[in-house]
Amino acid sequence: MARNNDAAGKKIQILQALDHCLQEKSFDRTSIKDIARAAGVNHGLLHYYFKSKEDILINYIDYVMDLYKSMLDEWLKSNSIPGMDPKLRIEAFFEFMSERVTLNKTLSAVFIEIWEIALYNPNVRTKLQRTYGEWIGFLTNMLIPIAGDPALTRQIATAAIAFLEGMALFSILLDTDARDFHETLRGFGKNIISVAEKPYPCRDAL
Amino acid sequence: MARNNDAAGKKIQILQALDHCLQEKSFDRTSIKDIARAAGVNHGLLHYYFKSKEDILINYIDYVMDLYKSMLDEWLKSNSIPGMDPKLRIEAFFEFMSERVTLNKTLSAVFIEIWEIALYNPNVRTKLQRTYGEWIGFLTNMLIPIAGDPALTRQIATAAIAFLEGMALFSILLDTDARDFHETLRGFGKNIISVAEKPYPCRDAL
Amino acid sequence: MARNNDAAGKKIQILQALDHCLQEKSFDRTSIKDIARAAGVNHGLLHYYFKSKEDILINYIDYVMDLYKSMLDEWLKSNSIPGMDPKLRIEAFFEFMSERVTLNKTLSAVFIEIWEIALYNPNVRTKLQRTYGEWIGFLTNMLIPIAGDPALTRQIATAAIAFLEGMALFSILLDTDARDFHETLRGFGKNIISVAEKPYPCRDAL
Amino acid sequence: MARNNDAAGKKIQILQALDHCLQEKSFDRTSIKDIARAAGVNHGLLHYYFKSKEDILINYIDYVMDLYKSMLDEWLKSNSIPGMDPKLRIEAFFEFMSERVTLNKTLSAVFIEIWEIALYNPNVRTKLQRTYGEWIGFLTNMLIPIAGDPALTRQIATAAIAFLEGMALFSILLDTDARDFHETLRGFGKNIISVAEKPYPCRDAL
DNA sequence: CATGAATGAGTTTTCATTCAT
DNA sequence: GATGAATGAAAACTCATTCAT
Repeated sequence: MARNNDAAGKKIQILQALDHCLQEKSFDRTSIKDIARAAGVNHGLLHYYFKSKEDILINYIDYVMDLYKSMLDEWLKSNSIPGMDPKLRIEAFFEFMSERVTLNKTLSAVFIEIWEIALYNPNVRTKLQRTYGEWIGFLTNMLIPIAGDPALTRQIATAAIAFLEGMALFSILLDTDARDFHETLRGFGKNIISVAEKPYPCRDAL
Repeated sequence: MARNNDAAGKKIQILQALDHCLQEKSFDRTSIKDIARAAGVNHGLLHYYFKSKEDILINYIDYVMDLYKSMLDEWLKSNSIPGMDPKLRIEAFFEFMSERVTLNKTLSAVFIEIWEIALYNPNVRTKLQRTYGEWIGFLTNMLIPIAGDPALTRQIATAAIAFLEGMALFSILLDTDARDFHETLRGFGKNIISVAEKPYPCRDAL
Repeated sequence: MARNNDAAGKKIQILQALDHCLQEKSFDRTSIKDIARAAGVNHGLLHYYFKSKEDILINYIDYVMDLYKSMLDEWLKSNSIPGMDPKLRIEAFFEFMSERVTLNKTLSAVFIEIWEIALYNPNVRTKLQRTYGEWIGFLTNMLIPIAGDPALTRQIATAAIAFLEGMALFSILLDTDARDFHETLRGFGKNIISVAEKPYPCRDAL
Repeated sequence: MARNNDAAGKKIQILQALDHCLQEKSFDRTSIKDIARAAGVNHGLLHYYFKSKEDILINYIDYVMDLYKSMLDEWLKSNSIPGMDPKLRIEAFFEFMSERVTLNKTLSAVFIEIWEIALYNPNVRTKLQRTYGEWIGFLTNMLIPIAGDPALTRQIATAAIAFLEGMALFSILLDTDARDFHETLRGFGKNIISVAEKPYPCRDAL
């Protein structure tokens, strides 16, 4: 039998196996043997590569967060045209978010699972905080030239990401037509700019 | 503590015990004995009142959904003044939502747990769909006089509830100052009206 | 099926099952299921009565130590004739020790096992220290009227108990004729008195 | 550290590694990987040099017994002065035993472990019997010129070695001052001679 | 109704052993 | 001779569920 000498590759193979399992069962209801079966390896091997089931989870979450993060990087690379209109850039960002992240059902399902885990696991919660912090920070930076006030802009950015996560949730749990979600999200991309541009009347209203 | 002699009372006592347990551990990691201990009853009794642990969960989710629903009813009762300005009414509604629902941490934590369960349990998902459907429908009805187009209005209402759920999630998972969330949500209540009022330019933009 | 409502009795039943198992295998090689089988109960039940395998061991060792201790008490009861010649009393004590303790093969085998456990388990070591302390103290008290010096007497008593334990060990491990051990031990009982009586020449010799 | 290229050297390296491990954990709780780590070799290699974990144990016990035996030889070499007073020679022997064997804590701990293993493993028991037989035989031979009766002398020698093993046990398990053990053992060396010299009154007493 | 003893399936984890490289 | 990936048996432990009392 062929022996593996690519430890990193095997680890990813196992993490992807967990990813597949999570499409069917929660992490708690997924057994080590389930993951091993999905990975096509012996269950004892999982304890060779990872020190516990919890350790697999932690590595998996890092793996997913890195994926999530690399999506941001990917978008950044393809949108670093200098001198681009900030508004168009923000619009493009939301377009990307909708298509690749929020409405990515596989990813969204995994995130719902991770939210629940984070509820009771402080380490996981910290990981989520860092990830969301990056997205919020990134969006804040894009909005500041338009909006002005940094604190308020950060609030708007937080609200925008919260909205996207809420939409991700609903796109999984509700059986609304997927096109409706697309449409809503596209409309939202335009709107967020006008909200950011003239927050003053709103602000007066507060 | 007063002991309930009636079965219904005892059942609720058990469901509330689960509610307490869920503030500490996930449902899967909460054992029948944990729930029994929290309820102050013998664990064997849980199988007298419920046919399985799963059955307790289902009843619990109904209990929480009813609670959620009764919040809507409660608000309706205290806001059914005829001839009230629809805009003020909507604003009042969001005020209520923010304070009593979205930023109710205990409730929000439970909802995150339920979302995760719904991910893998169709029955629970159906329950969630019904509940969210009610909220969306209710908000849609309030917005229609202002917005006009029913389909678009429903989209806006869906987005609004999604946003609230996203904020509930963030209020639990992020360690942002709670006042920021309050402020954001208050600002949002004003904003949603203006969004609904002139959706046409947005629509044109789409 | 008859349900048990004598928890203490059931616990002892399990501890005795372990005792039987230890005649065949070491504690580490005795599984929870082995003990359960020997006790004629379901293996899950062992975790109902004891919180872990370690906990069974600790309770077992207490059980054995109590047994060992009750042997001392038993002898005390039948030998508390007032005004008895101290020398005869000491002789009688060693007679009892030889017959009932040192040459009790079942008990000695268990003690060898406990010695080994104590090697790596501080709790168990403390238990052994207490038990041996009692025997040494008891013997010291009997010897003091004869020997005089308390510190030296305690040394003699310690040496005497050490010797008995060494003999217990050899009676298990060597295949010497059992009668030889009896004879040696009987001779020893006489001798210890003369050793204690005139320790002074010995002492001078040191 | 110098690497041995010869198989015999490597084997000893592994056996010594086990020796180190046994200062911390019992044999059963010491894993092949623990031993390999302590030996600084790959765990797979242990199965090249030994056919099983059990085989390592057997070889280890031989190794320890040889060590124990070589102590006797070492003493013999340095005490084979012809015409030496037998009594002084016996005294010297006990002095050696106390210092190098009985109160050698590392060795004693290993012996307690081996006793326990011998309890359930006939092969190991046989090895112990041979080793103790040698010591008893050796001491018997030294005592015969003084004591006379061979059978009785062997009993005395057996008792003396049993006592030393009991003291070894107590020096490990009890927390008595080490100096007390030294003193007791030194006193014992003198005493054994007088016991052997005039066993007749004792004998009469039997 | 209430209790808690009893059951047995299922889970994570450890580990000696094998063997391709 | 080494290495370390891979295997599979066996272990301790958990727990929902049942049921005699």
